[in-house]
Amino acid sequence: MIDGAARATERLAEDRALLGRTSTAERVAAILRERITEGMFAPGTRLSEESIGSALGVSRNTLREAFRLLSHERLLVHELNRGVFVRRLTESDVVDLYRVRRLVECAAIRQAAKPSAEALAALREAVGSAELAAREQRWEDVGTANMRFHQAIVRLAASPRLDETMSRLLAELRLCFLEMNNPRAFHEPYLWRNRDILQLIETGDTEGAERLLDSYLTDAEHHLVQAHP
Amino acid sequence: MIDGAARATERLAEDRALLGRTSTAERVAAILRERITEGMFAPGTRLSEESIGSALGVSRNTLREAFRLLSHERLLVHELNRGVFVRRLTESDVVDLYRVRRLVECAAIRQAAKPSAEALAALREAVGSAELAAREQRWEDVGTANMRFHQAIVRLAASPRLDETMSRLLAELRLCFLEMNNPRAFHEPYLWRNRDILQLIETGDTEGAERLLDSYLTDAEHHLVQAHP
DNA sequence: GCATATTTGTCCGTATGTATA
DNA sequence: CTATACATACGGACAAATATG
Repeated sequence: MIDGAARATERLAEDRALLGRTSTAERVAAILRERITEGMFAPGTRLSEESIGSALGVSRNTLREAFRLLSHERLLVHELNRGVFVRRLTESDVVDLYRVRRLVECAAIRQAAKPSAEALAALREAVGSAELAAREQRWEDVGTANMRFHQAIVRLAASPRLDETMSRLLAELRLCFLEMNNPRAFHEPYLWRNRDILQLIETGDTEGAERLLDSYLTDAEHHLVQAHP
Repeated sequence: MIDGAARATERLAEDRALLGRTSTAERVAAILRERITEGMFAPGTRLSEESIGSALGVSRNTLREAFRLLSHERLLVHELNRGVFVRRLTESDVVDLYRVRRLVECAAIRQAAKPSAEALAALREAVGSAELAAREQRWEDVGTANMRFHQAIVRLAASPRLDETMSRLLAELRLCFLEMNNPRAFHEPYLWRNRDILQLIETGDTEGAERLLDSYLTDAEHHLVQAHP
């Protein structure tokens, strides 16, 4: 624990050099977001105002604004007079996240009878790079490409707000993936299903694609709930 | 404008007495949210840190935290080094909001083959109080009850995150309603449609309800876009 | 259960940078 | 171009709550 904290502080000190443009609070938030999603700050960790503020060389007030930003992205939770913590998802969180995914992703596919060329290209790219990463055994990258695929599915609905909703939702889910000890076992079985969904979309069989996606998400949810209590 | 600002400051001074519990920033945000949705701060208005801070008797740091909260609810927009403004919706915002509404609300109805008793009660309550408000010519209240009806539709999906998404979406739409000069003309024609949708849900005809809701939302969107450039 | 140390919540004053009249 | 007004960011202060021994 002490070792981890020391390395964390060291890494943050390097990040400090990158602080150059835009609003300080947002840049700080971007750095912390990166560190959280890559797993440097594990779920449940408390983020001290004092240590992180001095490590990044920003004042407490500025850091608190960054904390607010990330709290509203649900990556951090703020407990009054206790500080901020990296979010730890509960089982009901996972259930809810997949409920939203089923509803939104399936509806996005349903109403995409004639998907745009860019949307199709994004879907193909995501499937392709997921398969490439799998061949090279980069399982974290498989997970990332997988998320891009589902983000692209939502983009079929052509709604900026839905895109943002989906981004935030996937960022939350990533917190859960971080706590998985076997990324291969989780991501690999779903690879071929993405390919199948894409083919159904390309052939215009949106109903079939929706059915397949629905069962995909149901299975993934059970898989995740079971593996991670 | 000066008169309005003066009255606004006066009203905020009264609000100051209410500041007692929980987190100061959140209480300030709650007050401002109320004032915005009731129309005291019109869309486009700039909210000065100095004047509002002193009117409410809170420091600028605290006020800035409240501004962040409301910015992430999309009620305010933050422009770097220029301050925060009450959001003003563009036409493409309205189009996007209704796109999300169609997708989410219709999907929520679709998958609600057996709605819970509470959900049905919420739907009936909203329709009832909308009709009551209409009989008494309280058109703003009609609009509010209308929103409760559609919020209750989303609640059929039984997802906290979806509920929150819908709340934020409706709060945004309220900004648009505020700029309408004839609330009766906008809200009245949709009253009977809500009643019809409710009846179809009660009889288990989710497909019919979904179709009716879809056309409802499409019409409302055109109505709104046309009335408000 | 109590006393102490740590950390957060809130506010202030100020210096700097940015936009606008 | 200058002047003014304002936002940004910092550091310090004290109260209040929490954690620790």
